[in-house]
Amino acid sequence: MDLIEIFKALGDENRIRILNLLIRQELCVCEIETVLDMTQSNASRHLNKLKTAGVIASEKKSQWVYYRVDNKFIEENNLLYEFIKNKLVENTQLLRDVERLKKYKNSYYTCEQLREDKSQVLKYLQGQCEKTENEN
Amino acid sequence: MDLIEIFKALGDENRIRILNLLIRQELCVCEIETVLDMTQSNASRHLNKLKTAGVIASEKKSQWVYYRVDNKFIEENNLLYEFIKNKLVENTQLLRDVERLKKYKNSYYTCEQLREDKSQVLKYLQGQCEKTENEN
DNA sequence: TGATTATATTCATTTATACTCATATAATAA
DNA sequence: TTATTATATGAGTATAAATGAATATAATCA
Repeated sequence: MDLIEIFKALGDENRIRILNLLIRQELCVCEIETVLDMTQSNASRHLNKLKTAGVIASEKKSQWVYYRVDNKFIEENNLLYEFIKNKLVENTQLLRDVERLKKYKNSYYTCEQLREDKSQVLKYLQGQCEKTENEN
Repeated sequence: MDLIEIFKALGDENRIRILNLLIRQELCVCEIETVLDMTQSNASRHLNKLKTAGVIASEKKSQWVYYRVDNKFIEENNLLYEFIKNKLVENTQLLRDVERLKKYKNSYYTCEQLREDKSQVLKYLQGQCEKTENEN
């Protein structure tokens, strides 16, 4: 995929936030929207932008569509991939997102539970984050 | 400089085109606008975006402001820099721009001559480019 | 087979950004 | 010292892109 298209796809903060998560693990749309506290339609649209640019790929499993960084992208753009991985840890917003992702992972919440009570999960995820924000 | 700000700065085609030239050599605003056939104010504004993001740096020499890739940027973002250098050669627009740059360099035109008759230089630069376009 | 669900897509709106023209500003040149 | 010049910047406009609410669509589930 073309350099210019890749950079256009990466030129948005929310898309970098999504990529930040997908670099660490495969996630489905409903998980991404929850961890990043983003509307479903917005998440879907951003994911499509990244997919179109060849950065990520998707796979349907049962009712859910999972996204991950495309292996082909990693192979063909290894320098960029390494750069991104190295730099993610220098950004506070991205680090915050990672904390939320870890919290989500540690909770063993599932997509099904997100369906049943997403607001509960959001509250759970925000518990730690709100405290962290007050310390700043 | 922050990852997100860097990607925002690189998320525009014209700014990549400018960077493509500056990676090869230092140039002043009037040269960039001529080689890329861009208005002076637009060139200036894009240059400022790249400078603000810490990608390029400027230096005033006599009446002219010269821009170049910031060495600090190269040091701190070497993977990204290498990635860009490797990928530039895969894009046809960027290759075309490089041909124009080479033609400009080979002509020994100067900033002063650009002042006197920029349209002459533009015609000269377009001579080869128009022929190349017809072959495609 | 009908109900339910996940998510992509449409529509409308908002926000951001790119662009041009004109000019202010800071220099250099004469 | 005045004239000239390079370019950054202001103002206005056009275009692009981001966003949320609603819904269509394609599946899976029961």
